[in-house]
Amino acid sequence: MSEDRRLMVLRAIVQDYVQTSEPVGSKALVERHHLGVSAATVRNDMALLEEEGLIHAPHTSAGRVPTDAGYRVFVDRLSAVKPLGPGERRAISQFLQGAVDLDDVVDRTVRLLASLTRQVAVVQYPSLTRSTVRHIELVPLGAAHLMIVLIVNTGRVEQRVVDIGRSLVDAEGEALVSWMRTRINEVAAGVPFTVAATQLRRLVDEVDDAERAGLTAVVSALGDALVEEREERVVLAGQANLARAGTDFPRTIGPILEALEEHVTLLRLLGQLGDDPDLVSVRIGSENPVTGLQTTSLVSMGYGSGSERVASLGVLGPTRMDYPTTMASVRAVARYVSEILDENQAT
Amino acid sequence: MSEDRRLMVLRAIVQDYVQTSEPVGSKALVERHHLGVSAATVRNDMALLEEEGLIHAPHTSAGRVPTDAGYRVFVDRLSAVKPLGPGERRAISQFLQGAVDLDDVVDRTVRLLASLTRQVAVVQYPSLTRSTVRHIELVPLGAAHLMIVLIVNTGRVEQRVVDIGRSLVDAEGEALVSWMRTRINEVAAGVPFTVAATQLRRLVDEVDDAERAGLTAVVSALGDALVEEREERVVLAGQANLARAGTDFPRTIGPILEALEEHVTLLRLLGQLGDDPDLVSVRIGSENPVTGLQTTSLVSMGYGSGSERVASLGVLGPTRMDYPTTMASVRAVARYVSEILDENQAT
DNA sequence: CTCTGGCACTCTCCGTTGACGAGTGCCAAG
DNA sequence: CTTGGCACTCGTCAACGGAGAGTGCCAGAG
Repeated sequence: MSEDRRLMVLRAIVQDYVQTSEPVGSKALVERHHLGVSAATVRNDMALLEEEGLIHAPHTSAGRVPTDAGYRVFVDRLSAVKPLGPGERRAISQFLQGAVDLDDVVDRTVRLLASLTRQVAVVQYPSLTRSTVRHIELVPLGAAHLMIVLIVNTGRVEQRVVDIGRSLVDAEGEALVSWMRTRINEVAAGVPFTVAATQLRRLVDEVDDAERAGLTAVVSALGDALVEEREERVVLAGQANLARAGTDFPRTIGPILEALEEHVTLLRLLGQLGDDPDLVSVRIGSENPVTGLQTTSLVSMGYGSGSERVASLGVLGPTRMDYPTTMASVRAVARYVSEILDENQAT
Repeated sequence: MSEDRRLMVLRAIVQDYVQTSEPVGSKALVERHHLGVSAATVRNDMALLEEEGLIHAPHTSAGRVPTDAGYRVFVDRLSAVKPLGPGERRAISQFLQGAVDLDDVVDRTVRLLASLTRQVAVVQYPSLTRSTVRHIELVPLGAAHLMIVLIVNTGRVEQRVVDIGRSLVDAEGEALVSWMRTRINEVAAGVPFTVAATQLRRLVDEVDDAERAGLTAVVSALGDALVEEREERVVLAGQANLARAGTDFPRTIGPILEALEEHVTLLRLLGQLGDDPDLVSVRIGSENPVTGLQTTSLVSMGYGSGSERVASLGVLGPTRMDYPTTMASVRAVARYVSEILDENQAT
């Protein structure tokens, strides 16, 4: 008995089950796929596949359903990422063009992914730590407050207000602000964020006491922006799609929604990609370490300007999902977003 | 038969039903509340309440359930907003303190509301159109691009990148930027947004051709920030709470989740508050014009610095909700957020 | 050794039935 | 206007049984 045919059977089971969402039996299989063997033979293969843990029968007398391991084999060995049609590609690029800023890019991306895959879309904001400082602007507000605007090469902008503790409206104050602006950008602009952070800390040590207080406040605020967990952000869309695929989830979708609200764990999950940054990563059901997401699969991929992977995006859906198509969509969107970041980078 | 008692009966029905989530019968009612009359009398009152359309019996032989109209009477005439305990008040203020910027305030607020009420929380960003310009900063990026950073009195910050079409790195370019920065802030800083927009447009007309091109680009970008629907934003949290209250929703929670993803309609809904901006507004079930939200109630309230109502926040839950407590939470949070905006305003 | 047809067996699914109980509506009396 | 009583209506639940789908296994054929 050839192992090849057994895998064909597995593939057929996955395909049928994804399409019909009902356990697939030996008879239905031979009818729908021309396997060239009889139902009895398929039954023997199925028994073996079950021994290997790739499929599973809900009850004694129901058809078979792929296990997480079965999907894994399907994804790794039995399927190819289905290329998108030209119409879809055009739709993607059109939808993403015309975004006015990074927030808008992220927002459009997540909606696009959700509607494209009809699943829950997850997009991570470009990480600050993996980015380069483009410019730091200081804007005096009121008497003693200073707004720090941090502009990063990915287009992301963060701002903080700090209390400088001395007047900034007099001539001396204005001079201080302008001096700080110049010095800070001298050491930080165009430099990777982590490097900029150390450079800035060194800068504080070098300056005179007169200027040190204000500069310290500014530098520590910039440091805070990184340390906080807020630095990393995710945006979701398409939660309603979970309800649509209701029968796929054993109890309710409650635990899944709860897990999705834990952005911190979600970010950790997105961070753990496969080795090759240019490949779509798939995490299936129980492979997923997060409680509540063990009946779901996460299809994700990194994106970023140039070869640098600054963040990830992906979709989350039931393990019973059309992996080839979903992977294609995720990959296409990730590439387009990277392109757009590249363009913005260039400006 | 006194109308008073009939309303007592209605109140008792609402309270019991909210607590047990099961239709309440005449016998259970006289046991749990000391109404001083017999079950038969209550039954007569119930029959009348049903005629008035305030309660409804799912089947011939089940207890009664309040209708949307019944809840309306309960909210308007039979209940008082339950004041929060000091512990809760402290928890709210502590949770909201320590927010580093407006994004953080909004983010914390929506999470707080969701966990406080165990329902879906909705928070609208302070509207730009109803705000005052605090400062507009221009930051040259690369050769010919200019980043416009718009800082508003509520703490909201928006940025756009525009292509100026001429070099900004030479001396002349730098002079232009600094000239524009000065002029723009002269007319726009400290002024309500709508006024600022017209002032800026007038400014464009006054200047020489040499400077007009750049200024036009900047002003139109600022105008865009307002016109776009993106100007209005909402943030949600606690969708998982919908699943928890599963039995309250006839079919699934799918349609509700879908409606929640339509931010535009949500915003419209939040915009239609009651007359008095200092009162909690309640929209119950079918009073709600949005498809998909007609099995839910929205409890909302405006907030903003000073007496100005710059945006709304609220929670959305099943019509079978503890209105007094929910209204108290929404009101308390709205007030605290307003306070915080006031403080930021002062800086 | 592999494939195939046949057959008994095991489950789930679904509609039926009947007892039970909760709750009502109505009536006549207080 | 209120109250106790009583017949009646339905929904819920468990038990039942037939139908259908699908399996495992076996014996025979390539």
